[in-house]
Amino acid sequence: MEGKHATAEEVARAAGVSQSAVSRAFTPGASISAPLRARVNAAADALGYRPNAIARSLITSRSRIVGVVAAYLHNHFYPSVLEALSRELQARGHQILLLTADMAQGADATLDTLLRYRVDAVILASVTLSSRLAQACRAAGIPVLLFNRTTRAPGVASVTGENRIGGRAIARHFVALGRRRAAFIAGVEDSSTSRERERGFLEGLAEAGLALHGRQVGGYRYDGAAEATRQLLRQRHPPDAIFAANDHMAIAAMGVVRHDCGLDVPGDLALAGFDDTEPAAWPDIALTSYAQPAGEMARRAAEALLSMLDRPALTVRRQVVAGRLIIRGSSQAA
Amino acid sequence: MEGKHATAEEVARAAGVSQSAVSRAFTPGASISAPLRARVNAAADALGYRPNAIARSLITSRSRIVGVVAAYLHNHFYPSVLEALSRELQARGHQILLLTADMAQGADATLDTLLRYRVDAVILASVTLSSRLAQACRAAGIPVLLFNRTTRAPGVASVTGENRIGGRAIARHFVALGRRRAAFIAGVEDSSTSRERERGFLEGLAEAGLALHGRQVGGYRYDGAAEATRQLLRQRHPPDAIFAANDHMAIAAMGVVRHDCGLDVPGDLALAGFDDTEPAAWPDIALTSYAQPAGEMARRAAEALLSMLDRPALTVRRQVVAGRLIIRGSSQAA
DNA sequence: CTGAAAGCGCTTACAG
DNA sequence: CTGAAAGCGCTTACAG
Repeated sequence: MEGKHATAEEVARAAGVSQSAVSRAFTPGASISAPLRARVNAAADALGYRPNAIARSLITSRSRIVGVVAAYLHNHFYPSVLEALSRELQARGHQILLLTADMAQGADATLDTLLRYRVDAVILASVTLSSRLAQACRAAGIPVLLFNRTTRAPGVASVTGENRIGGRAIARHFVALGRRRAAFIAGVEDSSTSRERERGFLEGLAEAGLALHGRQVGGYRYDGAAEATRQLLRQRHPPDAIFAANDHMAIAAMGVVRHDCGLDVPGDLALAGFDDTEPAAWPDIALTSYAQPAGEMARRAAEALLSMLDRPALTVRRQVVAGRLIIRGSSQAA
Repeated sequence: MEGKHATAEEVARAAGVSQSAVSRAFTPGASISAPLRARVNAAADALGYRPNAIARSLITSRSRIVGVVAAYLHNHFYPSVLEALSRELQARGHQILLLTADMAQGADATLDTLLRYRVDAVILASVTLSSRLAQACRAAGIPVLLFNRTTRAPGVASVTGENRIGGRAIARHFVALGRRRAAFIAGVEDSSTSRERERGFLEGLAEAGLALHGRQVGGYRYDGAAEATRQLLRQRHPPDAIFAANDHMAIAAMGVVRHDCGLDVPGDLALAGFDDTEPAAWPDIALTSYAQPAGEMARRAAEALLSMLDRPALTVRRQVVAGRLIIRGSSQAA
């Protein structure tokens, strides 16, 4: 192991040039002649030189690091998002500092890390804490983007799926199937995402003169959704259709409906989720879902955020990425 | 938005102390009197000061950043790992720089980023590239730990599950169920993890005088495993049990066995995976699996890696974390 | 305990 | 195009 890293100073000595020349050879667009660059490169290769990004960050006050705050990666939508974000940001020369914010590691600690490491921008993909963190980042002058959620607060960009439209599409689908007693399992009460999906769902039911037949809160968790489902099925007239605010909860509901209660899906009860995560497509799950294209959402997020870096005056945008209803066996027998 | 961050110099002026004093107030264990510290803290709070971790890294040559290289987060084992690693590293004052290495973003680019950002240590949790990257990091003097894989190369620590023992346990389980034609779906051929699981599986079968009845390579991918399963079922005498090198592939196999071929699981064919990921426990999947405790593995990894930082001379260890066989409906009817 | 000063490894005006 | 020099925001011997 060679231990210490070579510095620009050492490369300069080896190449017989100034340290500035070394820096220029590694700075895209810097004015340096081809011969000089060649000499620098040769020496750099020989010494295994890599510019120190930390030192570069200090002088440019650009870390080229984006803080990504996630939580609850058990929901399979987020791993896909993370992978896509990583790809899109790397392609644009940025890296991801991954923070997982949970109850223990609260908003304050997360904010502290974000600020100390001088991240260039922040992507918030965590249900909880997001609003507070978004405010705090804005106050510190860091561009923020909410992923899969939004906020009324000004100056905060967001990328979301078609929550309201998707909720409506699922209601219409249930209605078309002849279901009359549709229930909803909400995510977290103060989540804009869950509220919008519910709103659309209610609108879709209302078009057919129907009202919600039951409603429980699953908190976006597997166990929470399972319990919510038990509550719904305990009613005198149990629902004949359930829309859960995301696939993760819908899959929990499916387990309870089929295995705890021995009901037939979709015969006795139709089921739908949101996100179209991979498990939804597994034959044994076959969950009807409104798709959110994680890749496209990530691309838009990376693009929007980095353009905010270049043009701070840019108007902050709330982007909605189109999805579509994917009908599978959980709502309609093949 | 306040725009620029306060510096130690500004805090010092506001508090009427030297800049060194400000630094000491924020350095655990530095010699500073209580009154001085109080004055500094007051001024720091008023200015919203947070020490610049970038500048600190430059002078201490410790970034307190651990590079985590992952790939294919679609396998649900890795999101759990990532969450656990993040928790364990944050608890020890370190952050995660997340790199996703795929074909496009190859080993060279990944190594380059790791080195430029001067990460303190690297955790490799990617099937491909790991060996090359591990070598390169060692050559650069960066502590490396392989997660869920190992290598013959010296100086590389690793944390794995009980691959060989687990493979053997699954073979014995199949044998106890009276299965005589057990097949294996490998991950990637040159993956130590897949090889060890296979080795244990063969040993377990051999104990009962059985040989492998079929073998295909799934490449750890869903589609690859589905295709591997089709091949296995196309044989004259199809297998009556399949062990896939991980849950992700076992679930793909389950879809093919039940839905493409209309066979009964476990009646016609018993199925087992490895990892005990969350979907394995979903009632509609109910996959028998050998558990790998992601949380415990992450704790050990964080601990081992950070102790290597403090004591570079420390002997590098290969740790194996105990798991256990979880029997579910895919192999044994309830 | 406290402060003045050197220095970490770069980028980037400023001259030439 | 090229080099000498200042400076990014810290930590840490070195004196006192």
